[in-house]
Amino acid sequence: MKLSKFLVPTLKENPADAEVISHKLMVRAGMIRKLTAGIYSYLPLGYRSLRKVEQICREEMDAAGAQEVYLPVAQPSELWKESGRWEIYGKELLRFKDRHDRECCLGPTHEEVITDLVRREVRSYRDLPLNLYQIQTKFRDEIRPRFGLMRGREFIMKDGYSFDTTEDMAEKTYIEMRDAYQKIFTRCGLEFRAVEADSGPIGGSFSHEFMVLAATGEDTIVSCDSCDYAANMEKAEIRTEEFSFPVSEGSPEAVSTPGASTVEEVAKFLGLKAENIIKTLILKTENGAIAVLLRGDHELNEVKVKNFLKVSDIVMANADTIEEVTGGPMGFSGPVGLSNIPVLADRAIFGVESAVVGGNRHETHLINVDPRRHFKVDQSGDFRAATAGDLCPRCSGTLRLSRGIEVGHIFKLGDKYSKAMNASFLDPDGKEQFMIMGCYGIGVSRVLAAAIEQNHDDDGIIFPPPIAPFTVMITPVGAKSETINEVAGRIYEDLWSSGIDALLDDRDERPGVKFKDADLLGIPFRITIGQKALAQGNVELRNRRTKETILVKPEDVIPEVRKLTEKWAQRA
RNA sequence: CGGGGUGUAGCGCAGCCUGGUUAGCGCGCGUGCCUUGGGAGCACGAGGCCGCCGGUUCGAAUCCGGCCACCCCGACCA
Repeated sequence: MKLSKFLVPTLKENPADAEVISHKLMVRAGMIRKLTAGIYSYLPLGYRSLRKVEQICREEMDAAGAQEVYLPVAQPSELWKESGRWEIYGKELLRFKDRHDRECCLGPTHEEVITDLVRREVRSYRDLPLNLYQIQTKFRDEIRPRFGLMRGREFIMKDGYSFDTTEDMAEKTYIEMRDAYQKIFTRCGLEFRAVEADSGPIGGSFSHEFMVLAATGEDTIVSCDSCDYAANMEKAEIRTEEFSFPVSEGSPEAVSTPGASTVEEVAKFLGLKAENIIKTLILKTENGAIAVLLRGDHELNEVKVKNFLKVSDIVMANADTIEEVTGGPMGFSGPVGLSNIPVLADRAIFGVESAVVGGNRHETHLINVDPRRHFKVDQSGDFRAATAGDLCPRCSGTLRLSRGIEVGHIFKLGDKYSKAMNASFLDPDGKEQFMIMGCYGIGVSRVLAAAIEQNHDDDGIIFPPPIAPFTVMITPVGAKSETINEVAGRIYEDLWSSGIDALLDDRDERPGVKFKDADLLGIPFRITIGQKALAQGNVELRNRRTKETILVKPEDVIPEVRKLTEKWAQRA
């Protein structure tokens, strides 16, 4: 490809509406342009890169035994009503009516369509297992799209769905997909972690998120500093230490705490730390109110409570409910004497010696409370959000928090959709069974953004070679020289004929302009052809990442580029 | 959906408060000269429904009202 004929509108200045680096650089490098909020056009350069990511997904999915399909974007409401998601999905599902007034939607994901397809075509265990995937535009009407391609409303996704005959087989498929994902993201040159994610009532480690490590990530990852345990915030377990301290002699004593109801206020008023307080949260579930006790400096992890109680809804109780169950006003709830609702305790509260708790009376707290003696706990467990420094659930290490961008998510669905939509088969005994499903997503366009987020410097993008729009940039400088242009043209032809994609900067520009653009575009290797080196019969080969330049003979360019690519693959 | 902000040339912005001649700057773009190893220089030039609609006024980019779009914070959403 020759740059003079290629639509690559680079910009010197950052676009005013971009906040994160990947968004700024993709716009500046002429890869994407915004059409409207959260919706982007891919220009030739951006699309080339995107297609490389797609191709890596394809190759690894195919290698893992999946088959590519292409499913409709416009979908009838009937299917969504069948699965129950027409009501549940909310405004993110873009709905519209066709000319016959039939309700439709744009597919934000394709469980319904694929399940419908498979239930029609597959009747026997002989046709299973089946693993189908597609690479396609998805539409989710995000309330607040942001960060360019990172959270768009329209985005490209690789989504796959597997159908197995048994739980064991489905588990095997899940592991194969997890391995395929490891290969995909490794090939894309990403630094990532597969983290355990909450899998709801199904239980077990049957959901993993693939997170690209980046400070600008929207998600928090919890990981161990000494073993390979990693989980997202919702899922992250905490090992509780054993507490032992002498049983106190004293008994609870009421103190007046005027105007102090939050943990910070109470701590300040009494001259204590937040961790000396046990806070009592009154929550409402579909099965009634409960109390959850947490150490003052800890935060509730709703998902843990939901899973523990096997409920689907949890909200903070309002003042009326609190008054009803505790007899006291909001802000002063405590566990002492609380008897008409279940009391859950996060295990960490048993490490609070001589605790402060709410008094269930206006502006009153109790001090000198021993959590082992002075109130009744129905069940204890892990109900709080992990914090940096907590103990790893798997080893003796400690947990740390970091930021990540979710680029992939795999999930064992079980029979949720096959049951709702009656996707069944006959087993060898002629008995009807529901298929066991799994789903596997990769945000293809987000991978591109995440890769740039992770690979850039002050001058621009530094593409990992496998997803770079081109592998080599050829930059002739000194346009008046016929020899230079001739050598450049020959290297260009040679590279293409040996299967290396090269972009030739044949524009009539000054060297500075060419170098700046080359750095901005982030093509991994640049061959500079100029007077000085050429006089010795050499061209320069520069590594965008290391900025190292070596002199090579024009005929050695191909092996040298291969060597550099090789070297890159080994360190990745 | 609530709060805040912005909308002026392809991009980035000034002008608006305090209404008034031909609406300006940088980058980019076109032509010519010159220059050619890190976004050169000079000269000439093209390019604007000042977001849209309405109002006030002799006169509106500027003041007032409504609408739209975009951005940020939050809530929402899984």
